[in-house]
Amino acid sequence: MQTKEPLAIVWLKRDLRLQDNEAIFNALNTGKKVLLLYVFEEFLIKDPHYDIRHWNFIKESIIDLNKELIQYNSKILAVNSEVAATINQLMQHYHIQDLFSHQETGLLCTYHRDQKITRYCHNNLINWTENIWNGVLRGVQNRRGWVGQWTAYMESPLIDFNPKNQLLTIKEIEHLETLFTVTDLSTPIITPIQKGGVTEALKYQNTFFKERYINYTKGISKPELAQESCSRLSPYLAWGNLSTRQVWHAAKNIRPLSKNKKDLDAFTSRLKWQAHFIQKFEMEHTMEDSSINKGYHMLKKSISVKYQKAWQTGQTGVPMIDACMRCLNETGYLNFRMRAMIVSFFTHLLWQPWQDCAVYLSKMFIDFEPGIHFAQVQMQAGETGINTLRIYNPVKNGYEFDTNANFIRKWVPELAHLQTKHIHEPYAMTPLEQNLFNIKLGVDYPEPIIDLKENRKRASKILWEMKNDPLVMQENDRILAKHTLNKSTLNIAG
DNA sequence: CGCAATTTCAG
DNA sequence: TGAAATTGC
Repeated sequence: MQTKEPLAIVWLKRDLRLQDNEAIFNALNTGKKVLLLYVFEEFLIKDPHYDIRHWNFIKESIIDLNKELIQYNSKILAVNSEVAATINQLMQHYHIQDLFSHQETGLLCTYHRDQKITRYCHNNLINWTENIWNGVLRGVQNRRGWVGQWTAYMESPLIDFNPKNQLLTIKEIEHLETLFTVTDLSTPIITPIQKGGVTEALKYQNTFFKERYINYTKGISKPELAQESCSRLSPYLAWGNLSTRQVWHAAKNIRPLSKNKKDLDAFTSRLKWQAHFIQKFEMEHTMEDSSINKGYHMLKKSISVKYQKAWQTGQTGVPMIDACMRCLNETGYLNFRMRAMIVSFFTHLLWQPWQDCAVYLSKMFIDFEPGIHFAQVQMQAGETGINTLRIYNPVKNGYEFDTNANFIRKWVPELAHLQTKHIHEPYAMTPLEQNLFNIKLGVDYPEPIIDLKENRKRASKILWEMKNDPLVMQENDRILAKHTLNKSTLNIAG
């Protein structure tokens, strides 16, 4: 019987790139043949946090990687299966002792999956090496020295992709494909959602650092301008088409000659905040479905299917909210401030549990990043205890950040023909004005489903009172001790 | 990266 | 008197 050839497997999860990929680097370092593997896992595809838009993004990323891999006569093995079963199949043809992937700070379901893989690897004498993901540290108890370590990681050199002749050839992989249900990688050609893939990611990165970043701080809060002046790199960072380190280096490289250092620094400071939040999630994974501050577990809100549906579909009768929701549903993107506003509307003004909006938004955000998502939703919901309560006024935000109502005009076309002030507050129109301007509220566009003023008062009263609750206050101390960055190292603008 | 009511202050 | 700063929710 002939001996099987050794094979090192790179399990690509949310690190869908070849450059600066430590897992690939480590696999190549074994000197063995290397297989790049992506497993479309049924449990994850069915998970309520994910949407077809995410799976399309991943497929686009893989197709793009395959184009890059042609020059090495290789491709990615992409299968519909589960990880242990896949490795079992591969062991029929290869001697497998090495598995490489990044350390995933993910959902509870992927955490449990990884625990199973740990046992599987142990039982099958496989070494599973997980590399650090974008500077997020596993197993730390507090944040002493964290910023320094993170910065050092970002400033360390990028890892080159240099596979020589180690990657399995296309022919070898096509042979393996007969063992599996190979994933159909075809995706819709035209969608308003950002396309996945390193090639796309680099286009966004290049245009951002070439000129778009100049308006970064000016546009960041405005829903229309932000689409252009923000980097739009978030989906590529979330799915690992780019590493944070690559983006950090790109920013650093243009900084000396940049005339807009403030805008550039505002951007890189957000790269740091991104890591900060993911680190928090890594250290407090129960945040996915319960408030980090246990004092808020007693807060019970009654669920209104009607309110939630209206919010999801952009039919609340509050134009700025409806514009945001419809834009998000269609494009998968919304700027940060508007995300905060729709969460505040859902949790404060509709008085619905943050968990419900977290699930819906994770599906809609093409850049859904578990580590950021749950902490942000909880913070905006005002259930951390340590942050000031921020209840957004969607009308005020409309006047302030969509002054000419062009964003609303685009996404709520039934209002587009009205004067700007009527677009912001259609419910303030008299019956006479409605007649005159040819619109009937409740027919052409809904009346507001809630009383903005009254509901704001209710949320404010209850949540401010809860800040004095002994358990909330006790939890504040615990959270601050565990998650706050050391003051001397907080200079995040750096 | 809140909001709105209240107080202060310049002219 | 209205803008700017302060404060309490």
